[in-house]
Amino acid sequence: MKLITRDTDYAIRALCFMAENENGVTSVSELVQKLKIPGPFLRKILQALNKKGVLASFKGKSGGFKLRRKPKEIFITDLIEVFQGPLKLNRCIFKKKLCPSMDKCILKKRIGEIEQRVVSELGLITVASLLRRGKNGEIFK
Amino acid sequence: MKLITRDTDYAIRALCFMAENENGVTSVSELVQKLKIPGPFLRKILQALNKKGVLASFKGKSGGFKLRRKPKEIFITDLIEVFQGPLKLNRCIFKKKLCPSMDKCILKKRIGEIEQRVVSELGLITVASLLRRGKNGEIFK
DNA sequence: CTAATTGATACTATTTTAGTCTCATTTAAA
DNA sequence: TTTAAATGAGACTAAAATAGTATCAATTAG
Ligand code: FES
Ligand code: FES
Repeated sequence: MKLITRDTDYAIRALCFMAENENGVTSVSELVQKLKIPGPFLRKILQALNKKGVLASFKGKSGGFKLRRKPKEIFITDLIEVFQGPLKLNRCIFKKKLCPSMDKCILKKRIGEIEQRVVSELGLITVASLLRRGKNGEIFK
Repeated sequence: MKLITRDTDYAIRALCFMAENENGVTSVSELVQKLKIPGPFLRKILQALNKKGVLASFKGKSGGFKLRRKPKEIFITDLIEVFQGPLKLNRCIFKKKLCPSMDKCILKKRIGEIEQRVVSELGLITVASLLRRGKNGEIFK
């Protein structure tokens, strides 16, 4: 049961790095050096984030990517949705047979509730909240 | 993000059926007819449940399987564990780099908390709780 | 005896995840 | 103005997880 797949994982790492690299443009090759993530794969990931409006891209020599929003406005649920589709744990177990009826199904209801909790908990986590903190606990950037 | 894979799903259906078929032994071929699940696959699933002590098996003509415990003592978390391994959403995102330290990591801590909730919510669901209920809401069997 | 059953286990197919490769386009800087 | 370092786009491949099949042996009711 994976809550976070590898592409989401790499995206989080890259975004955290870029968040600390404020206002600078970061190239894939720099990220590859620092984070040791396979280059072509990371590139594909950043391109996807660009398309989805999380990153801005700059072509040509000394180009790269930078955050388009503030770290505290980038939620990891956004990233999960980009790479893993809509945040759903839910799905119908019994097709027709056995299950009394869609809206009465206890299992479906319970899994729906669990899903709601997971989503709302995850919804609190931003890139900013994953950065290093000061000694008084304040979040940088 | 699948909380329940197909084998767990089929196991739940089969166990619900068998729970209603109380004290009788149910063969794979009967289940296949009623539930329209691929036979060999279902057989493999029931054999696994037998090994794990959820079902008892009876060989030979008119053999089959029956529940070894009461429906209200069979938790769907048990089934998830049989087919999908230990109930863990958690996993380390940052290896060495970036993440301040194992025990301080906010992401890891939060995902751990979410996991705990999921597990405890799921832990309330039993086979009995998925069966049809009487008009006063009492759980049969 | 024999047909219907499970036990054990190897095998295959499909889908999802994780990646690579290549060619075109852009652009800063020598 | 040439060139090297970037991204854009998309096809391609590899590996792992999921979903199943197939086969042969052992058991047992009738
Ligand atoms: S499991 Fe799908 S409606 Fe109950
Ligand atoms: S992500 Fe693994 S310890 Fe922080």
